Amino acid sequence: MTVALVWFRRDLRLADNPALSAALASHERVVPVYVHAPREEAPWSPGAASRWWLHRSLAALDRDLRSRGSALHVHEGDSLATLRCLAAATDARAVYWNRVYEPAPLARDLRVEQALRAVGVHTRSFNAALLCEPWEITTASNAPYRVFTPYWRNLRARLQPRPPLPAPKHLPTSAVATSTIEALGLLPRIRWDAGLDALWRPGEAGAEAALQRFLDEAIGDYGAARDLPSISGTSRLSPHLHFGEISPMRIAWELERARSDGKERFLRELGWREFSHHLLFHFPDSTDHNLNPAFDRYPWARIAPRRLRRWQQGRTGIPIVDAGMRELWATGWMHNRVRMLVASFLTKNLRHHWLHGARWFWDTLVDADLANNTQGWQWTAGTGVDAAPYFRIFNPVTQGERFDADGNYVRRWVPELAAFDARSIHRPWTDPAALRRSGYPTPLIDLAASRTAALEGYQSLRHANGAS
DNA sequence: TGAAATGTTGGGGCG
DNA sequence: ACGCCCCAACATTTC
Repeated sequence: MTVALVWFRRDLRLADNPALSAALASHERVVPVYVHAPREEAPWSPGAASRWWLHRSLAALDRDLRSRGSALHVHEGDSLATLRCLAAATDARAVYWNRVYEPAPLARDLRVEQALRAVGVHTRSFNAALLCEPWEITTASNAPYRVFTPYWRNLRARLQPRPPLPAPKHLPTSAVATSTIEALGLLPRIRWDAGLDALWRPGEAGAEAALQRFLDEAIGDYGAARDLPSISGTSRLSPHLHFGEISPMRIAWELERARSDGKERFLRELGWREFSHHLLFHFPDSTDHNLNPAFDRYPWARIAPRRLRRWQQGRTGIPIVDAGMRELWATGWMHNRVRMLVASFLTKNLRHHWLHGARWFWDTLVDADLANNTQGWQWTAGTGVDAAPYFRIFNPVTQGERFDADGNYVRRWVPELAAFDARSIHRPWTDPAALRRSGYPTPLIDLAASRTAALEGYQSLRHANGAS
């Protein structure tokens, strides 16, 4: 009787799971395993919001496995040692997993693979997270892409959505000792997660429900509605995608079947996700270093802890920035347009290095994803490849008036400003008496002056040796 | 997936 | 009717 371990990581689903399907196809019994080893992802070990999601998602996976006669075997500690130990205990001859395309896990998996093979345990890994392997798409000169549009043209042309693999109906397993999900200590000790509980449903079933809601209700008007933070015009699939509760191929497959104006636009957003992974794979240092080295000499402002704190807490005095930061704190998520605004404000108006923002997002986002987070911050800061030019500085007042015209988004997350009308809610300081009554702070910084200062910093780079 | 400064145009009020 | 000016609307340039 042959046994295989299926090592779950960022693929917490049963449907369209190639490692699981392959293991079942070749072995009589499979042992589903999750090893909690946050240090192996350092310095980008999962943040607090991610850990909350992970806890719930593991619990959901365990339930789904139990309903099929199996269970998730949960362990904490060194991945290799745990797998080797489990393989010996279950007499498993093979370990199957789906790849994680981040620098630390990639290196770790290579070590695990070599060590397991050295003791006679077969290993096989699969792509379950991306539409295309990060190394598969290259420019004509065989180099990685640095510009999104040609990358996307290439990927879009070769993309052939395929039907998802079915979830196994029954999972013959071998029972071995296991820890509990609770023992991993993923939930916060201070229970700040009530708002997350109310909004999210981690796990494969929750991902399925989110996809169906999006296809039924939102995708038709996606092109325009995706920019309006006060409505549910986006898919909110990002955390489900990050933890692999649903595969991008499954989404592409459904989109191909949908008859809708918004589907190509949404597919393009999946393309940005792919591009982020492509960049992270080819530029693994980009998690901590500017992709454009010219910005290594940018005159960032001296770190101002109190200003950073006010940005984090949503007390900058700029309504749409604060609304976004409070939405993040309360829900573990922020609307994409608002992410760009708060990032522009931090890196350009406050002139703080994008890493300060990336680290805060890393800790507070339930969809914190190393590839997307890195690319998103470098894009907004202007330090990336194919990034927003540094001089493209958002004016949060103009942006608020354009994309939150009625002010409902601000009213929802900054209730102090609820009494302001649509004409002034994005610039409450123009009515000093009402502002004082509201208790809302005056702006942390002058938008026009700080914009000018940021541009002057940029000028100093250009004169030195041309950042473009 | 900008914003602000500057330039251009054309309608309309007015002497 | 005409020239002049104002200014909104739009276009271009610059960062």
